[in-house]
Amino acid sequence: MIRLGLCCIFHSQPISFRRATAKYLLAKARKERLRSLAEICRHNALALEQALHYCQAHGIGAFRINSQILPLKTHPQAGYDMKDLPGGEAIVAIFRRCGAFGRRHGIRMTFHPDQFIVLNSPDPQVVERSVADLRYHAEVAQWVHADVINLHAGGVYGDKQSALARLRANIDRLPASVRRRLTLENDDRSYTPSDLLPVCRATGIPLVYDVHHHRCLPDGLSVQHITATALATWQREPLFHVSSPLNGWTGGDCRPHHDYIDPGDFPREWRKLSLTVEVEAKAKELAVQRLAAALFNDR
DNA sequence: AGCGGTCAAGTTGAT
DNA sequence: ATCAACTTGACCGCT
Repeated sequence: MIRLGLCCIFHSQPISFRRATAKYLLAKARKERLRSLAEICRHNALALEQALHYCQAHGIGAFRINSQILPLKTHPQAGYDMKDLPGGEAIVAIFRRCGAFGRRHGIRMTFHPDQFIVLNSPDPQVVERSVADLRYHAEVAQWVHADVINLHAGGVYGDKQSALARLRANIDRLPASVRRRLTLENDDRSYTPSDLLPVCRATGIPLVYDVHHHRCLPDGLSVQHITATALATWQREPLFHVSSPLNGWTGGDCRPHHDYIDPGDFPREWRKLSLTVEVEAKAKELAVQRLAAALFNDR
């Protein structure tokens, strides 16, 4: 019933994704730069395939793909199209193979773009760059059949209602490839589930309910209530997040994530539901496996 | 081989 | 004013 998801990277398994910096790449001539990027992109496509095989073999039902899977894809100077990369078509073919594998084995794929992607910024250029990056996410999502591109609401800028209105307006302007995958997640600093649910209802965008963020930044409503309300925003299998606090719940900053999930932090209300829960824990695949054991074997 | 400095981007809040 | 934190270390270049 519950599908646990692994986020982006591995703790112990020797599967890793490569990255690149603009500074390093821009010191090279264009041809050499594209050759270098192609090598990294190809490596990452193959690493994704390995990751999916690992998930399939270990009963992990979802995998979050790092936004840097195609590094610097929309960078103003170093950005590129796949057709510019030597062997670009073959790289795309690997991603499509990942998509077929995920579909065949029921492994859900998601994205959670970086903090720089802000749809409600008062600066139109920030929004424009964000949309460009979301288009890139949607392009990869289409290859791999990822159905979620999950974002936080963004900044408050001193006026939450105006910020939410801008968010809503900009969601309405998104291209369909982004919009049909877009989800909103409550954060641990500014936007609670109660803040976001009206936007979700108005736009038809599902809410990714992060119960850890909700506990760090409460809105007076219960886990049970928000669970039910968030479920209603989904026309497909819902996606929620869970973590445990590194410093515990009493005293100190509750936001940093622990290596593992305390099974007591996993909401009782979720246990009988059909949903995906992404496990945000530093021990990565080890944390997913330990939580799975606690939830499914331990009775 | 190991380690230190650095890395595109936005926003917030602690210092 | 500066800076770490965020979903997350990985990379190059020096010794």
